[in-house]
Amino acid sequence: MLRLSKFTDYAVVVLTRLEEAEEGGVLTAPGLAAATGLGEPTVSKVLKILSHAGLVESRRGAAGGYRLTRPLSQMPLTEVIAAIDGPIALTACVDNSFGVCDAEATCPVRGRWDPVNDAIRRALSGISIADLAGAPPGLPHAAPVAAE
Amino acid sequence: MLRLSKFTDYAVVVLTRLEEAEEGGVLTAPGLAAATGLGEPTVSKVLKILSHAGLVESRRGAAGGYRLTRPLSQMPLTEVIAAIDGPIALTACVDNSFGVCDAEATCPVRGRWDPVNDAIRRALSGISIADLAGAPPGLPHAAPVAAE
DNA sequence: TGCAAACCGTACCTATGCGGTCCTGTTTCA
DNA sequence: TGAAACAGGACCGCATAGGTACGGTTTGCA
Repeated sequence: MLRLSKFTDYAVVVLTRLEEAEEGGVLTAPGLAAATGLGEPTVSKVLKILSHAGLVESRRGAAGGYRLTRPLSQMPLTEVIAAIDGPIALTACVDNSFGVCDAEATCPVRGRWDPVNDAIRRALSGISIADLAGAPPGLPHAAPVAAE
Repeated sequence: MLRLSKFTDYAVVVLTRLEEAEEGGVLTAPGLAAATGLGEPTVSKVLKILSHAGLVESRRGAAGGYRLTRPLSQMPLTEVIAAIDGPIALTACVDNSFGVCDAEATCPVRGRWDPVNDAIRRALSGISIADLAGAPPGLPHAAPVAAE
């Protein structure tokens, strides 16, 4: 079905919330869980991944929390997907894998998915989280990608 | 990881084989299995799906088999993906689904994945199976992935 | 007319991986 | 010193993909 994981969706939700409350302060994982309606452990897990990827900054301690490192408009969707779901590739055959495919010898499409993956990456590279989060209240950016 | 099912990969392999042997004749599922190195039941399953989707024609009986309905150059990848994996959509939230998301009320990205899906569809719409199958017979695509 | 080959449809089983939770540290502030 | 929050694992259950098997129907050929 060509789906990506729910966590990617969660990440977008969480990141959006983080930007909304970006007043120089931080938001806690429990706070974000309450705000988004997601489970606390789940939100925490997402934030950890995003923190590793450098998309959010964490601050430990009693007054700790999370903060965006970049505005969402400068955060490409590909980075979030790569952080959560791993490298963007449609098939396992793509990344240099040998021996995993039993039809290796006779398979006529080995490595042929590359242009497809490239096309996908190009299509996604132009989309930022801000495009997904929609306009900050007041800013209507009418159909940025819908055109064409 | 944004992957699509193995069956889509198999479908491309099988379709490619079908075009190679397209001499007005048909290829049987067992024959295709032997030619591709895949399991007979698996190949059979793929062919059934492709048959339902109208990508291949089946002929029953002793001299039966499968045949392409269109040259691969006129067979967009999106049709194969749609046939095997279902409609191209990254998340369940996209198609008008209500009640499936527990964070529905507070989720700020509901329906926002649409531009992403559109971008993916556009990126894939220009690719045909022939583009994946690559060279017409005679062109040795020796170890296309061996590099790296 | 009977047999064999091949497609058709469905149901079933197994394994992988996602989604979700929990627990034990470590850090920081009041 | 205690409480709050992040860090980083391990762990478990469930859904779904991937693969298999079986009974039935169609068709060509001896």
